[in-house]
Amino acid sequence: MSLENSYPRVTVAEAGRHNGETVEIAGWLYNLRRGGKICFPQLRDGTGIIQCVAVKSALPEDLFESLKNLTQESSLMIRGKIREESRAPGGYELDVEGADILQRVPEETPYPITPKDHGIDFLMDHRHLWLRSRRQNAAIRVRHEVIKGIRDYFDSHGFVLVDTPIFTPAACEGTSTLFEVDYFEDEKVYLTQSGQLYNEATSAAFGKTYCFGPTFRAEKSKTRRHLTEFWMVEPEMSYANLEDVKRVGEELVTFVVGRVSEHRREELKVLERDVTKLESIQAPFHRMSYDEAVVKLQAKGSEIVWGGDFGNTDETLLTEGLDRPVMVDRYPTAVKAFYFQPADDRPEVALGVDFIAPEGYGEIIGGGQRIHSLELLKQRLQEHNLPEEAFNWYLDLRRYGSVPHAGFGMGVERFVAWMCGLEHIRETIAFPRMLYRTRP
RNA sequence: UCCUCGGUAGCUCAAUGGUAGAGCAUUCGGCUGUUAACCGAAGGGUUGUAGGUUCGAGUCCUACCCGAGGAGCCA
Repeated sequence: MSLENSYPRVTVAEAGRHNGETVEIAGWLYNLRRGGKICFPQLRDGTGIIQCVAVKSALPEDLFESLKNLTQESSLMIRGKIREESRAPGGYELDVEGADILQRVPEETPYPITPKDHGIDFLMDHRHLWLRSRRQNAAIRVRHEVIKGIRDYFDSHGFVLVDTPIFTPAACEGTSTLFEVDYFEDEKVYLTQSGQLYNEATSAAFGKTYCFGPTFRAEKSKTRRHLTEFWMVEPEMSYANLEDVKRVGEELVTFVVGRVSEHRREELKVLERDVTKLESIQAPFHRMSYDEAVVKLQAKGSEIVWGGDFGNTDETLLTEGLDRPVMVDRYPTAVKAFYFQPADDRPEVALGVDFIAPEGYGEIIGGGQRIHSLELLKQRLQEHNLPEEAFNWYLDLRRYGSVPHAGFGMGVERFVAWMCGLEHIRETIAFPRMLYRTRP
């Protein structure tokens, strides 16, 4: 069957701009309501859904019958005139003049996802088809906008994209959460859990860099905020300190939120996201030290003591009643990774910062200033029982023109979940990988 | 890994220890403006698996499998 004909092909999203014109729309049958002599096929093409009208008296007998007997998600191209119509969902309707049915879904094997309710297990098993539904489509489009916004921000602020390896020979921060890859002959290799250490090398080569790719954590986490495989953007800046991280992180977040609320209004509407919640995310974000956070949490009844890390409930308590993220800085050195620069006046706290999103979405950014002293870094490696030999290249960065430098990581899926107001981050990626789910 | 909850028709769910049911989906019939269309009819079941208690188990007990929510850990 030829896909070429004399009708101009338009998408559903463009249909409103072709009011009164005869066009062709190619898509899949979303739903069908029928009467004896009239039927309403709703066509989905990935950009939207448009209702079509087929009237028996105006069409060849076989065409009307084949349209009337269409099954859900059958693929077809429909030709006809676009007309403004208040009764139609979407405001426009297409009067059918002709159609080519490419594949009719057989009734023996009907499309499994009906317009009625389904459970999450069933939907996740059919993720490859679930992506066709309106809400999933909207969430993935928001993800696209978030990624584009992130890249546009860094590209226009002097950062160079330098991607870091997925196969890495050593842990970045610890050894307990790594996936081992049994392939390379000479040494054990793991899937990356951060591009951090390599970013420190590339930022000394290019000034300011970022990497953007998948990361892997072999944690037995089973919550709505965790994926085994997730995407992270990690910028790194030479001649920069903790304050630069806070400033750039704040700019990045407000820029991307602005992009999403400006360009993805339709998708946010489908997701029933309260857009005013996004519009109130403006600089300056709230700022507090770890010390202050602990006092605040204790006042709210948390059992946290100075020196411990925050749990999920602590993070939610910290942003309770806030309309924008809170930046918590200067964590105890002991709970942070070995490479964090200690504060000059208080070596027991590290120059790190976490951005905690409101509405219970938790930590979306974590980062800080890195150690630039060769001696101190060597000492830290010893304290953490890390083999100096393996980090020799990393130590070189402190031997050859060492400067204060800083950076952070931002998790894409948590950010998207926050933008979309989703309960679970599994809907922010096309094919989520989780503890008990690796298919499809 | 631990705690809690769940698994019955293709899907979503009912069913005092006593004859396994409804809605949707599918098929057939009706309807020229439907909005998760509606009306009428039909087909559709090894109640997650294996044991046990009982005259009798979807229901009670034990083990296992699968999933969901949470904890810890993290982005």
